[in-house]
Amino acid sequence: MARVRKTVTIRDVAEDAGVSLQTVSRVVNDGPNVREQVRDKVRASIEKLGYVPSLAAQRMSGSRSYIILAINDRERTLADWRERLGTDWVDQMLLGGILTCSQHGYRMMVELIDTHSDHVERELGAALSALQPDGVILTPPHSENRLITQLLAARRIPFARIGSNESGPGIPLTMGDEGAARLAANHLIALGHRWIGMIAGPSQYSLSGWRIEGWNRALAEAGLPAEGLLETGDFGYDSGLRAAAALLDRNPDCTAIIASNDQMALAALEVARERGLTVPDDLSLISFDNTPIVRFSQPPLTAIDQPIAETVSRAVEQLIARGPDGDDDAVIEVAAGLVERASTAPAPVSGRS
Amino acid sequence: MARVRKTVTIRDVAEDAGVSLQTVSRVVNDGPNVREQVRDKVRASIEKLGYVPSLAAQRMSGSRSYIILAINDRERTLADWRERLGTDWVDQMLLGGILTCSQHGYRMMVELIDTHSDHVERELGAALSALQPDGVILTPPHSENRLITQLLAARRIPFARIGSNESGPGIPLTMGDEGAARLAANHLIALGHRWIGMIAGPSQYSLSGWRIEGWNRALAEAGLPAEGLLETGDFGYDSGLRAAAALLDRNPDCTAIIASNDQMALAALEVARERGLTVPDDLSLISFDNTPIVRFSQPPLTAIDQPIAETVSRAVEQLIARGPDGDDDAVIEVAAGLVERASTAPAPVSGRS
DNA sequence: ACAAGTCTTGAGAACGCTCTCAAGATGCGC
DNA sequence: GCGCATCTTGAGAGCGTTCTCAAGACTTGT
Repeated sequence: MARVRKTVTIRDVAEDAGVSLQTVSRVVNDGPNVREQVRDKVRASIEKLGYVPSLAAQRMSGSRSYIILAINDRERTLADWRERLGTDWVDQMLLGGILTCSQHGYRMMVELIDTHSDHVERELGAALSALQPDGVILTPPHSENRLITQLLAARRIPFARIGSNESGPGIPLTMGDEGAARLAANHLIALGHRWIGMIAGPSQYSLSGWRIEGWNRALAEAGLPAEGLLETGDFGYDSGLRAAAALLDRNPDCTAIIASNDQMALAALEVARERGLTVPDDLSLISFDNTPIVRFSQPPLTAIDQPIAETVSRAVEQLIARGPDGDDDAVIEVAAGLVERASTAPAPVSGRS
Repeated sequence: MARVRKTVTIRDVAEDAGVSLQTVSRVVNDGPNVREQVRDKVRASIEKLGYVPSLAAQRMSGSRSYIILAINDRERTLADWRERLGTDWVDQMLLGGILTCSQHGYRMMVELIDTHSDHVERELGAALSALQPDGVILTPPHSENRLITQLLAARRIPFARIGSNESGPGIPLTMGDEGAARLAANHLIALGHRWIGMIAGPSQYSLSGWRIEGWNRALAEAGLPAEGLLETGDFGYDSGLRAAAALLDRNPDCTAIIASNDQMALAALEVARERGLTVPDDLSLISFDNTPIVRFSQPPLTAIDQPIAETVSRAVEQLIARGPDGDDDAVIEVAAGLVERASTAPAPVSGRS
């Protein structure tokens, strides 16, 4: 285990292997036109000296930075964090991203940007200038922020828009929100429910619309009513309390609720508890996201599982593969699934009212 | 809104402001010896052109990289992730870190390293060579891994060891685990409990030992027995099930349990449920970590709140402030608190057995 | 007013790598 | 065997910064 004092550079390797600096660079980057014999010799020196190229230097000279930048909403993230509600989104993004990046020799960095601020452009611009990432991953609600997408397009930085299916610049990736909502609704319909409520997310997130759409269509196909069964929250717990209460007040017959995220679902669970309704006997509940918290509630919630990590992973792969060019044609869709737990049951035989 | 095609470099600013490149550099880095008038002129140009220095170039020439590297255990992280149990640790680290870093013009990167692998040195070495971070933050169980601390010390990279109070190279930061465990135990003692069990974490984590210590001392001071009331888990849910079952089997009189993390506490809750014990009437429960999941269990768990984000934030500040030198003398201690919820209650009047 | 500082500014090298381009080695067809 | 294309290798410039060091402008003390 040699004492590594000074940084090992490509020059050291070149010297050790008795080749030029350029040849080492070729070997490192799996470039063509290097004799197998030379390649092996260089590889041996690299191994021996423990050489690893400096990211900074690679960025300086080459055209790539080997950095993928993931952008999250600072406001939501912080709010969740302060409430200690779990910013599981970030977690999963990060893990899916980090792992996939490192498989391809890339690194992932996370940037928190506040959509509501008028500094968006400045903040994002600064991050882009400082980091010069090879690709950017946008998460809701940034995914469809014109200021952001235009800035990225103008700078010709490839980017993926998670939770968006609009065409336009950037690769759109959706997690099949409409289909997922449909899945949830159909599950409840199959259990015999006839009044199925929906607590939607804020309209600012276009996935909110898709989820409403899926729910709506499933009901329509089954010939069930949807009127008065829709409430909107802001993804926060308190808004879930209000929405669930309003929903149940207006529709005493409602025996099932789909909530557009876990926190609002937990709020609905609490409202049910307060009103003496047993979940799932009196009220069935399905949530979106399937973050860890819903596994340990009482009862554990049936949930739509959004493969966030996988989606981010796909996004990273697309960004790396495409490079600066590449038309952003196809929408990439990752399928969500339903995880059945104890919060859903057949509709009660008689109405409660 | 000027069309930014080409990257704005320090040279452009220098030209625009009519000064030398070096002067701009001084202004950017708040260096001394620049006339106020010149400084303002340069600042104006920077603003006008939207100049932001390139991290890579700064790293190349300067002595700093403006990068803090946070190292987490890949195995645990992945395992948690696959089980979707929440890797809240990562979340909080990241947020605490990112925010504090950006306040000081730094960036945080996350690296996942597998302690158990014999590639630790290689993996970490590669990350260090590629990134050349100005500081490293080690989280358990890496914090006291000799291979790692020695590697960092040899490379003269300042680092913080979170969850460690050993002296030696690197800044140790503890979250007062012993005191926290004491706090938990005393809370239960005050409620009249006399048989207080402990489900400890694996001995590989030295914080496990401190927590046992705190629990043990609190009991001793109160003249309560500790024998047979200690079980060890591995921080996983299943191990919690086993430990709780063993504890209750061996001590039918046990009316309170402290679990060394949230997952094991939730497991204990489940065991209680299976055995028909009501929490908190028959059994009180306190968990460590206070991740979001314990807020939504039934009943919500009283928990020790470890200020992870704050700790990481402190670590970042220390690392940035100290620079490459600086003796790692003082142990930094961040205090934990007890969040009281519904899983603790006065001890039942009569023994259950 | 003059020497001896202190402040301010700039020139040029250096960081570690990849790019471009040119030179030598090797292979092929006839 | 000769000319031409192809494969392999290397030399040198350049990326955007900060570092070192030296030169000029201003102070200050006497």
